[in-house]
Amino acid sequence: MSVKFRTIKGVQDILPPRTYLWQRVEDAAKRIFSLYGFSEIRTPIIEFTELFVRSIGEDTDIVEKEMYTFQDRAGRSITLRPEGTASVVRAYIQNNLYNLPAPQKFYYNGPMFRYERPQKGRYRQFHQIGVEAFAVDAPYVEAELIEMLWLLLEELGMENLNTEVNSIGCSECRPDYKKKLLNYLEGNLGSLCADCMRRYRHNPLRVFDCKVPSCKEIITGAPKITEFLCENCGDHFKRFLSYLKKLDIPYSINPSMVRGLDYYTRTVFEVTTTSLGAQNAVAAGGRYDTLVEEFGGPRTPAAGFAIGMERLITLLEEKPFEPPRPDVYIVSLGDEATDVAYTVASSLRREGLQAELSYGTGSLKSQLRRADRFNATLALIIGEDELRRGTLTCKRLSDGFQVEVKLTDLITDIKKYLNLSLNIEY
RNA sequence: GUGAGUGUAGCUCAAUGGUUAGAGCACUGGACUGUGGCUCCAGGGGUUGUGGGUUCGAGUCCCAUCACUCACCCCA
Repeated sequence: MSVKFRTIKGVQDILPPRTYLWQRVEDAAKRIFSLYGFSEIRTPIIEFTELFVRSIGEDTDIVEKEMYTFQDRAGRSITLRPEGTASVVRAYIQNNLYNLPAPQKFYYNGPMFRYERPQKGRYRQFHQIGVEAFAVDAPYVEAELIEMLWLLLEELGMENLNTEVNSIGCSECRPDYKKKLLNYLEGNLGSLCADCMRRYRHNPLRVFDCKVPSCKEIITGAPKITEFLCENCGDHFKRFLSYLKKLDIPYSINPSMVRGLDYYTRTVFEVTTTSLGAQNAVAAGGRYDTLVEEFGGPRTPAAGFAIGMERLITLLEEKPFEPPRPDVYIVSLGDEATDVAYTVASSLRREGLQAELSYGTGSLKSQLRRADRFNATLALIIGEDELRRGTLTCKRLSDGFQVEVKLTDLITDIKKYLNLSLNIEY
């Protein structure tokens, strides 16, 4: 068979049973975010290119080389969103959502697009579940966000995760620190690797991430941003950490963590794992106190985070997972019996039971084999004998127990045997 | 954008340059006429990613291309 069409590089079909994992994550997120007062917001997948350039930052890799940008028929520059925050902030201002009682809290879920070379945990179309909280200045918000994130990850049974936190200061203290760092690096320019030379000019904070041993050595002596925060930022960070402690959330301070987007201020955080290879961030976020105002809205502090769905799903797939299975599989022999099977399936489904049927194709043996393959709890058999007696043979597949039940008592009997089989499993 | 590795049945993989490209799993059927899982047997399923080249002969060697994987860069 020759396949005529394939997916584009770096995008993928998400198929069952994997989709059940996606649903599990989405359902849990929806439920937990609601507990914290977050409402769903849905924004378009395409926006004017300028929105992302202005929010993410002109000098970032995302804007420089990773955006899916095209001209529409009227010649406007349009971009497939590479992340979620910019659109939410745009919607917040455009729809005057700041007039709602503060704080305003939103969550979103959907595909993002970045033109990158794919690898483990990194795709050109990927999905994020994210949240944004507006109009609260207090560091309690960041702590609460992380608490909510942890609750979700815990509920999903995630283990071996680390939360790393840092403060990258504000427009007041960060430039001062940057100068100090540049001064320090300047004295070691000769020993830096080629990448770090570029970082030195481009994004000096990134030198902290370098894996080259000689660079690492230089970095250990470099000034740390947490030591140069202004009074307000330092105080904010301290309070943030104390809230985390109060909420009993394990964390470690990573003074070298910087985020890739320009809009972050003060608190930044990442939840990482060791089992994802190089792409180890499962979720990440931070505070962005100036973005709303920069976009023409009122002065509004804000904070948020986003979860990388594919990465989370990859972690969940390390554990055994059982997709939903039919309560009953209906086996029928002959056209007349299959007619009955069809109406039986219908009435069972109306009772909220998952019923699968064979439509009478194949021998009894092969139909039962299929019932087994479907992992059904019960097999219901309708043949000539049952047809004549107005009954069904009900067979419990876990232990082979079998009983004939009257069609008129079907619903109550089936429910009984479904419960019974559950009891046996426990 | 850079580097490395891999492309053979639906899946996981065999096949010294030499007959008609095989096996396990999965699927379908049978052994067992109305009873699943275990076992055994049989069957269907392939343009060996694609296009060139070398050769008497290419799944195998060479080149190109595409895809996938991993890493760098960067990020969720």
